[in-house]
Amino acid sequence: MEEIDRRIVALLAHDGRMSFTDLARETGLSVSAVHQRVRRLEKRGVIRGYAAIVNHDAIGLPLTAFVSIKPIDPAAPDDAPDRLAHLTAIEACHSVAGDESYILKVRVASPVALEDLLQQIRASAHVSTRTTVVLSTPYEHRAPVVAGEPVSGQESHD
Amino acid sequence: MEEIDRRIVALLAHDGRMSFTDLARETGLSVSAVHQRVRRLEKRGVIRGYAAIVNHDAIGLPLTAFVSIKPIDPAAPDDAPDRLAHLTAIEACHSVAGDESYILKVRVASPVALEDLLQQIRASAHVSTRTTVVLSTPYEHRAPVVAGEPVSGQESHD
DNA sequence: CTTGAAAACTTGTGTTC
DNA sequence: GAACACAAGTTTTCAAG
Repeated sequence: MEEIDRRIVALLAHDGRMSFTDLARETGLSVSAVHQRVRRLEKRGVIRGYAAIVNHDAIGLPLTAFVSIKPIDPAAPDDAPDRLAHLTAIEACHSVAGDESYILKVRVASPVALEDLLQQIRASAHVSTRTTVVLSTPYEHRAPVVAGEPVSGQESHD
Repeated sequence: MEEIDRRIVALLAHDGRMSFTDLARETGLSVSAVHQRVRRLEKRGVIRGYAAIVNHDAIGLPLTAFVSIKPIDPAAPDDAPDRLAHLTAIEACHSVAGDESYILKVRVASPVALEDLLQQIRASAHVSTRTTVVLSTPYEHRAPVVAGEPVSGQESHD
């Protein structure tokens, strides 16, 4: 992927509704050229989609938590992600290295709803859980630096 | 916030570039009415913004990790989020309950870049770190259920 | 990648309930 | 106060060079 594509991705990561006209101005390309590139980035899966960034407090899901899970029976086939997919309170599921096997990010309405969710997780995936409650979120959803922008903390020093 | 607003938020969380025309069709309102509602949701901060969902493998940041941090000196003033904000590899920073004080989500290019980032985190915020590397991500960025849609795992059973 | 033109979308105004 | 209809100005989209 080259410079202009990276620029386009960076711009859309920052403002997912930016118009092709503005993208064209920012990149110095014609509108049609940007349009073509964006469609190609979408088709190649570099851009997976677009989403509104929602204030969870405002939509009745003010409680966020990270739930680490570990299989009760380590010998059983591990299909936890599939077994948990129907629980819409789970925003993300990451397979991780370390003591536990997955980290889930969940959003719920209240402590009671969290308790309820944890029971459903344990029952659905036959796992034990360890929960870390989020108290506040200083920042989140920061757009990635796609190289070409000023970089911090990830240069290689060959 | 009432039914139609919740519907609009859910639709935009699922497809952040959906047109007002389509939102109007989905909600049964006129185009102008939806337009007005979306602008109000943005102004009230219910919708914080819009972002492209990016494939991090494709943009040269294939390594994701969760970094839990703990102050070296628990008595010192806690301004870790501010001190870390310049590190663009940090996508999110959550203050959490538990043994550690923050959980960071980071995206880097390689194990070496992660090592480098961890040193910068420790130096910038005067903290110790505990890192959990993400091996794979079965799902992420799932849109929230804004109530009114079929719900799973977060009902209240009064 | 560019031009160019048709179709669709955004966004304001004025009106109605 | 909220929704609708209409219309001007933009933007999206696609074909052809």
